[in-house]
Order: sequence, then C-alpha cells, then structure tokens
Amino acid sequence: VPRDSDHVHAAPALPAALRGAGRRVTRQRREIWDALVAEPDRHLSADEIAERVRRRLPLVNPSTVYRTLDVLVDEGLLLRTRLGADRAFYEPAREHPHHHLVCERCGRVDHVHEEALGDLAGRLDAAAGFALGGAELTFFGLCADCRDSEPGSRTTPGS
Amino acid sequence: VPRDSDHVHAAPALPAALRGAGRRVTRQRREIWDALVAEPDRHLSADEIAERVRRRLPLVNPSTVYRTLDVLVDEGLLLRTRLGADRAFYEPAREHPHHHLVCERCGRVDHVHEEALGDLAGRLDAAAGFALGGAELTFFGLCADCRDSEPGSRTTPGS
DNA sequence: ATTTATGCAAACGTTTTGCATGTGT
DNA sequence: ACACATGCAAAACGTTTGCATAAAT
Repeated sequence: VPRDSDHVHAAPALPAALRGAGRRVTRQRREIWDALVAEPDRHLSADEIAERVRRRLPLVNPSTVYRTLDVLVDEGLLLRTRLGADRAFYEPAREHPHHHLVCERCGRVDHVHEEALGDLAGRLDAAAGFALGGAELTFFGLCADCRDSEPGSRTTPGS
Repeated sequence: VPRDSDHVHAAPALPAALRGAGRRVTRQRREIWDALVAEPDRHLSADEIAERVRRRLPLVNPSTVYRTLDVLVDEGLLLRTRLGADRAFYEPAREHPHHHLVCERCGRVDHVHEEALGDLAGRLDAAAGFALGGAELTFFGLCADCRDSEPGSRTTPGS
C-alpha cells in the first residue's frame, strides 16, 4: 500500500522561486511556506496555516495569509484542493499529479497517483471527445485501517 | 459522443416522494423542483434557482430555497456538486452515477458515466486498500466542440 | 389540532478588498 | 526610490439559524 510518503517537489528554495517571479521574500511568506512544508502530508486550511504561523509570528494578518497562499498557488508551489468541503485546503505541490482519498470514518486523507487510476485521458477522449487538462478528484470511502476495524472516531480532514 | 441526454431518474412525482418521507408539499417546493427539472442538463446554483423561482413566485425567500435544496438532496431527488467552484450546483438525480467534464473554454458541463472511467473501485482497493464509497470527480479540459475550433467565449458553468 | 414550512432579519465562516503604512529590492 | 507586501477594518460571498407567523396534514 503506497501510503504516499512521496518526494515533495524537491522542496524548492522559496526565495529563488519568488524572486524569479519578480516577487518579494518576506518573513511572513517564509513562515507560511515553512508551516506547509513542516507537515507535507497534511491538508491544511487557511485558518490552520494562520494558527501555525502565529506561533512564530503572532501578528500575521489573515489577509496576508490568504494573499500569500494565492501567490504560492499561482507560482505552482502549493496545491489547493477542496476535498468536498466548503473551504480550501493547501499542500506543497508534488512532482506527480495525484488525487485524494477521504476516509469517511477517521477523516484521514490519502493520495493516489493519477496514473494509478488508469488511462483517464484516453477514456474521456473516447467517451466524450473531451481533451483532459486538469482534474480534481475526491474519493470518499474507508481507508485501509478503518475498513475492517469497527469502532472509530470521526475527525476533520488531516493527514 | 454520448452527450448525455439521459433519462432523468424517471422524473419521480415530487408529492409522493415528499409525503412518503413525512414531509409536506408546498407551493415553494413544487416551484423549486419544477425549476430544476425544466433544465435537467444544467447545473444551477442556489442563486440561479431562486431567480427562476421568483419569476413565478416573486416572494420566495432565499432561506426557503436553501432549506428546500437540502431536503431534496437528503431525499435523493437532487444531486449537489461543486464543480471545483466555491458554491454548490444542483441537478436532478439520475439513475447512474456520473461525473463532470467542465470545458475551460466555453464553460459547458458534460457528464461521463462512472462506469466509463474503468474499475476505479478495484484500482483504489489495489493501490491503497481503500474501500470506495462515493466520489466527486471533476475533470477540466476542452469539450469536443472547443478542442479544435479556436475562437470561443468564456461562460459560467451551465449545460 | 398539530406539526412542519416559511419569511424575515440577523449571524455565520470563509475569503476579498481599499487604503494607508511599512519593507524588500 | 520605487514597487510591492502588509495590517487593518470593512465588506463580500454563499449559506445557516432563531424565532414568530402561516400553511399543510
């Protein structure tokens, strides 16, 4: 079971990536980025990110967090997902496109590589003449741990 | 190209479905349902539904619309999707589970039957030991019409 | 008569914005 | 010095809720 302890996109130097795009490297941006890479397998909401950043930089403003997340997504450093919820979750971008398995019992979120799902592009082309670009695929069900062990505590999306 | 002019879940008699569940049949609920079945291939937001209902029943309150949509989703008469956006879209429930192809050029939304995507349940089980329940799959790309014809006008999600 | 649904207004959680100030380059 | 980023407060957005009234059963 590839529980996806993947190589995180070569942990790109944040400063290089930002400066290369004509953007500036600030303390806030570094802290926000650091919070994300510190928990690369979790899917953090803007709020959770703000909370973690506040531990080191107590005065960050929420709007700065939102603006920075937008920038990092635009630069391709972060991935934004909705996981079927009404708010966004963020994770460091990875080398291979992947999708999410949300356990309805324990809340855990796993990854599947897109290629493990078969030739979806080919199937969509064949079925509808559709030229696949991106996709946001969220699967709900029971994770390997929960599928047989009966009792379980419900949680919110995390790792 | 099965452009999905599917049979809409046998257009269940709304009154029967509601009364059978101990719920009441009101003018508002009938109008909301009618607005949805009048455009079975579109994906309407709560707001767009309210607008259509107001044409026949000008005083409906938005909260009534939201509450009714919740009821109809709970009763399995409607499907709720997010289509990668930050608000919900509704469509009459269909017989077969399906997923969405969103054209990034013209905004059109097509359907693919789940079975046309291959044995996803089997693949997820094999890859991660995951027991698939439901899924919300949104594919982005170019629809058959847009994929070669260059010029196009961007629109919001519709049929 | 009873119980459920509606309208209204207010609140909610998340995210966005305008503008003056502060900071990286 | 300049452009860009931040803090702040306010607002926008989609949605939910409490409560009195109205309507369906």
